[in-house]
Amino acid sequence: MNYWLMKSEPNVYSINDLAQEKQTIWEGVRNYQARNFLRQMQLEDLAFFYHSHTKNPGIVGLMKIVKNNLADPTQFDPNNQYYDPKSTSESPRWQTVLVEFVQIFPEIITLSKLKQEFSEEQLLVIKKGNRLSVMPIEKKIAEKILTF
DNA sequence: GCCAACGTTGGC
DNA sequence: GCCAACGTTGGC
Repeated sequence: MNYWLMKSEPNVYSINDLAQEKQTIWEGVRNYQARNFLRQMQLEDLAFFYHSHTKNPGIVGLMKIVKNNLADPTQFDPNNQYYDPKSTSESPRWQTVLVEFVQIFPEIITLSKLKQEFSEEQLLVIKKGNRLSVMPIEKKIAEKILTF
């Protein structure tokens, strides 16, 4: 079982939206490094939900991968902002996962708290200038975060 | 809202 | 293949 961190801007899609919907397809990732991580995700993997580009960024909850290796449907929709005319249904360029809500943490684990607890090598998300929206988290680090 | 940092694009 | 120009991300 692997652990991941996935970013979303809460004014676009927040942990509360996921708590209501219960499941969502993680659409719109158009960065190859992030996509490669999405491709590696396995059923039952856990992912931390991170709120970015907001007043109080940090980890706000937990979700579970319930379907992996899905073609991102938005790549085929010409009216969608994530439409990719170079992608075909025979060989989709962008894969993603279906995630399921697990929990909202009682308190946000803020970026500044994460910076206090971990080094940049231990936790990529705290590295300045990091723009990756999907990244792996080492098991030991993830288990420590779960105790906060 | 600002702007540093980064990824992508495209001319050469 | 290099790299300047550009667009986007995301902390502050």
